[in-house]
Amino acid sequence: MELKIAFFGTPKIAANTLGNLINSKFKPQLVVTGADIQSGRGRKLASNPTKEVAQVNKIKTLEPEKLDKNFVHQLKEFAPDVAVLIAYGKIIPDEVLTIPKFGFVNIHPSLLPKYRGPSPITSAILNDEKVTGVTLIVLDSELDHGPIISQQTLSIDDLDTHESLAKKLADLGTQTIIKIMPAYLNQNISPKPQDHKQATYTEKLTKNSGKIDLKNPPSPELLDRMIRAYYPWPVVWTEIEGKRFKLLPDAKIQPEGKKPMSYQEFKNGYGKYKELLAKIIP
RNA sequence: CGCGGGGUGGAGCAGCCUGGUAGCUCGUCGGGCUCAUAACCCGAAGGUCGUUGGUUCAAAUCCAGCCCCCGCAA
Repeated sequence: MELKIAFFGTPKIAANTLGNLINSKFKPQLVVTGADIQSGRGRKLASNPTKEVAQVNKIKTLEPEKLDKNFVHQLKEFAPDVAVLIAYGKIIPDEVLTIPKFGFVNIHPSLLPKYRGPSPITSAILNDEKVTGVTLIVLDSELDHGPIISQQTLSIDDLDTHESLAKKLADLGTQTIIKIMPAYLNQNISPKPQDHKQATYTEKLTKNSGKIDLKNPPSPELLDRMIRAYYPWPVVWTEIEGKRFKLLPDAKIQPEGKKPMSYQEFKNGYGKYKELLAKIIP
């Protein structure tokens, strides 16, 4: 009997995972993802990354705005054995959680119970962690709270950005899930409850998370971590005379309306800002 | 019809408003200084000013169209 898998995810990191799953023996037959959004310059309608991967591979997609009765009905009709969820973006109500026979398996990019919540990767880099990892849990009704199926560690490189680390963790997460799934489905693994006393929580990032006050700049060490942790979003930025300047990894700076350039190139052309930015760019 | 910035020697910029000799910082090449150098000094090469048309005695500069790059917002 074929295993029926539903995949829940939306952004690029989820799309990568979906792509990897498709190439494994755990190819989902149903993808649940966020709706299309108007995006980009000129308001073009773009489908989200996960949806694109699903469509290319001719997998049925659902894009519910709310996980309401109607969605419950649709999911019950599909009758998944198990659901895999990564960065879906919506809270899954209990009514939905109980539909798959083996529940929702969630890939969380931290060593739970540390760094629960929406920004685990960013927080790990900011806190100068040397090691992080992925944790597979079975979703329960509390945030990142369910019992642990499997956990794998990964060391953080001095040059890792959120982008690069997320990619590594996503790959590791997918490998782990592919490896562990058979044992999990055979109930050879009994998920272990987290040590909730050790739990830490991360905040949702906003655009202002990466804003820097030039009068009171962070130390060079912290700045470096911020630049890596907040890349590619919301990035570290500051404002001078109403114009934004982004600080990017690899010693790059991007004035508003311009392409990223090296610090040296910036100094060559933007001499008048050199003084102001002297504290944050070498 | 979402808002906005930009395209000037190889790189990053100024010049445009108020048309009239192509500027700055860096790089490149040659020479010098030096034990030596990414430092310093002297010199040189390199640009149909995104593109098409218009206005003008004269357009990087003013006007119109087109192409390309980017920021915000979502």
